[in-house]
Amino acid sequence: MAVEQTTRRVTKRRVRTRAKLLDAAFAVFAAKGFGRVSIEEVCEAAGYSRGAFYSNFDSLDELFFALYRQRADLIAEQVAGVLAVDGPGLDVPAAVDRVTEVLLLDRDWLLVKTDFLVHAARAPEVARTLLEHRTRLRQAIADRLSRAQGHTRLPAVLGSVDGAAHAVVAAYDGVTVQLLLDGDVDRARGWLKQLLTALLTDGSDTTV
Amino acid sequence: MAVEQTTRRVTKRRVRTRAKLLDAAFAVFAAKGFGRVSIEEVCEAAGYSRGAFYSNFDSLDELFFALYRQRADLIAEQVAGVLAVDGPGLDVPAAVDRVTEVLLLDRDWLLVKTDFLVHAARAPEVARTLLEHRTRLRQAIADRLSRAQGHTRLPAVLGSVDGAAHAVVAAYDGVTVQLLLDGDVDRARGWLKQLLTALLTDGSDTTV
DNA sequence: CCCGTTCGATACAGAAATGTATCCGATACG
DNA sequence: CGTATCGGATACATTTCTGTATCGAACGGG
Repeated sequence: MAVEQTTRRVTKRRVRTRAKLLDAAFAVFAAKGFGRVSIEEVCEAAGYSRGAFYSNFDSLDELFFALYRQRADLIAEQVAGVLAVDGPGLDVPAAVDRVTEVLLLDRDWLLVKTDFLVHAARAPEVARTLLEHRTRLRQAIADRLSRAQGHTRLPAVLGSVDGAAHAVVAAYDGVTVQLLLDGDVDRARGWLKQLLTALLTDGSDTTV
Repeated sequence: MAVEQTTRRVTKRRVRTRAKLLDAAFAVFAAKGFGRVSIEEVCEAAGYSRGAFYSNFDSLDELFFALYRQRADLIAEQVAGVLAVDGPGLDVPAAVDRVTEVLLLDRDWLLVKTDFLVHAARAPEVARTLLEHRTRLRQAIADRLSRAQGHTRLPAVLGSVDGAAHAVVAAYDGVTVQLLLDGDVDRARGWLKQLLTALLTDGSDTTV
């Protein structure tokens, strides 16, 4: 962390600049990619000097990490919220629709998220954090699916409910890749729905 | 291209250094990530000076592109070969096993490939090339699947054979992400097999 | 074996990015 | 409202990277 100290008078101004730096970083990272962005560029986009940056962060890596946490937590909340709307019974197609909407909302986020993935893939420490995030996401999905057992039968091939949750995440990641390349959000949503439906139903109770 | 000229006497030495530069680049990119590698580093790893580099490439981007083409073509050939071994009938689980083996062979390649993906995602020109590659891959899979029709029934949810091919690629990409994070190749293979089986069979003719 | 061509090494100049040290205006608190 | 602390700007030193120009050695055709 920047400026280690036991007690610190944190000003309103400080949190504001920090937030602005994070926002600017998101935009710049999305546009050029983490690997091609300099500290200077982020500061310029945010309207601050490099002094402000070094006062808030120790390195671009640290900022990137903070940025990821912020946004990922946001998405996670949204997903949890969307999955919680209906009762104990689960209408699979409907839930799939809503989740798909949230997950494939913003291409810029997917770009930054993927940048972070390749970054984490080479930094075990960072990878652990990201894996935990994914585990939490899978948990939420698994919980939802298990509450729906009895209403909708899952295909046996996937094994447990947990296997199904894994499959959902994999489908999401897979569709993300295609979306990153062709930029067609609507098509990506359609495919993701199709995939999830194929994975989460045993073919007898499907309406597509 | 470096050194534009109509006719050019290409020396053995030249192709050798070019190849060595590409190999070194692969290793360095895999280790540190495209965004964090300098021309100097590649040259050092290859045992050449920067003079050699500029004589063969105009930029790191160009080298990266060449590197990707080289390796991607290699993998594509391997996949095609593996899919061609058996006759017109297709034993889905067996084919899935063999393809899985080839696709998830080398984590380093997945790292570089993903780097290339994020690079392409921001360069439409490059993205087009990558999309063509993927289309060819899907074609190969779709061909194979359609030849197997009648032996193995595909789930209706995926729509056409082409839909199924899309699903296969998505599953591959999805599992890749998880593998990049946890580094467990064997587990990734297992999951990919499971996923592909779930996607490519309608649940009645499965043995898992 | 010889000579023109090509290849890659070396040296250099310029640009870009980083990190630090210092200073002044802003801010919170009594 | 005064004052001690905080936050960010500015200036600077340093490193790192890039690109080019030049030169000697390796190569291959004749």
